[in-house]
Amino acid sequence: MSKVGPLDTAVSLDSYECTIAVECCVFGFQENELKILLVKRGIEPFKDNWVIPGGAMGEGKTLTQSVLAVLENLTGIKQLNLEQVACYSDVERHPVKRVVSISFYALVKPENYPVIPKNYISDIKWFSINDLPQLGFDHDQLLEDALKKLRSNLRDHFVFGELLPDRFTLTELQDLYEKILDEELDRRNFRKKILQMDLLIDTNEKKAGVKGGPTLFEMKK
Amino acid sequence: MSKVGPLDTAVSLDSYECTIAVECCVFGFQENELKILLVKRGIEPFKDNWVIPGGAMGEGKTLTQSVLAVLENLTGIKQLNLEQVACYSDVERHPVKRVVSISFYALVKPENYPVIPKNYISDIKWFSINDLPQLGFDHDQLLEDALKKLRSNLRDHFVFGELLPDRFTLTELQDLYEKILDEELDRRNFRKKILQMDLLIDTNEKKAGVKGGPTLFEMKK
DNA sequence: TCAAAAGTGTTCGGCTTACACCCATGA
DNA sequence: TCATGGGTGTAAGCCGAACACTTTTGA
Repeated sequence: MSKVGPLDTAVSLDSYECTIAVECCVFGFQENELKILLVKRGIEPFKDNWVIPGGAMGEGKTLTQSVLAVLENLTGIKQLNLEQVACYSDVERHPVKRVVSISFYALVKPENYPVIPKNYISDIKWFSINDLPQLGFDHDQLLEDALKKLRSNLRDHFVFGELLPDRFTLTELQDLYEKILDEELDRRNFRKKILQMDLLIDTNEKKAGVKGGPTLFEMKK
Repeated sequence: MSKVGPLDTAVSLDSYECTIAVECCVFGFQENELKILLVKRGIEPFKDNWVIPGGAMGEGKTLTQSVLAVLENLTGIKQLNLEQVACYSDVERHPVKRVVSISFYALVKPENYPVIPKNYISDIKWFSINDLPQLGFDHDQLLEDALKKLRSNLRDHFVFGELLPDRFTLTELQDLYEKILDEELDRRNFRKKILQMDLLIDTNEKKAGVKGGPTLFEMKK
């Protein structure tokens, strides 16, 4: 099928070139819901479909830098934690041309909201993870894989303060975990586990406006 | 730096194109050692350096199909388990042109040996994981990441019969685990754990020529 | 018959799970 | 003052780690 045998190209790499795209599932936590930032396409193909934000890899940029550029454009966020999820290379995944996508996910704090739709994007919106539209391209799959990776990372490492304000209560953190993992956690066991990880600092202040007067914590360092 | 803003290209994808390569760390288990298959480059750049086998993504092929084509060429193996490891996109990682690599690893049974070096490869050889040459390009990094992923998968899923002959003893399996993880395991605990996973079948036959008369097992299904 | 490897069970400690009451605060 | 949510400890079960002797076989 390919014109040049793989072993030739293993070394000379003079085969055909191909567009590389990056896509990034941006997760946020608002109104006690896990949300994801989606954009609506203003042009064909998949005009008026919601998709995961992304763009082509820039000529002088690494994949990570390309994702950061996309997100800075969309949300003004300049620095965030990116995690590579997977590559997608089906020949027919883009109806017009061959595109290989590398997907990432990012976690953002709710303080940083996305701004106005620009360029070929007609709308941009946070969607609850429980109430998603059908996505264009193979983005349903990308989202599913990103969510799976997020959950797996959550179980391994624990503590995902990136999704919360700088100071938060343990109940807020637990709510976040429950929404991401989609299961209920025991309050006492959760607090024990989180605190014995020794990654949070007790600020000795209480959150006002909430019954019970919960303590505010922040991430170490 | 890039000519087109990421948001434009998010949709139109009319930016510059780039070569995509696949690289595959092929792990084998021989002479009670974890080994990896390396090839020596016959041309510049990195002429006479050992590298991880790979090649360009084929025009009509997915990444996985491209890896399989590379490996079939090298070893005659047609079917095997591939695992995506990561993408590498540093702008300078290939001295001549921009190349983005997607790395994989594969596990092969020792029955299937690689054949003759072809095309621009001047040599091909199994190396013990404990006695590796310095690799060309950024392949030291690729190998390190692949090994890390292999170990992590081993701890999660357990049972990696792909690296052994169809029928094997529990001691052989344990040796494999110890070599991959680079740590010693308790024989009784290992056997308990493996057997209670209920993935192996007792063939009721014993391996000849070994003291103690160990039982041969095979993978279920 | 002897040396080498296979095969087997039990105990202990730590981690996870389940579970209920009192306290602080806002309304 | 009352309703809501915050904060806390203990017991039981499960899993992983440590550990030694007997059986089988090849030499």
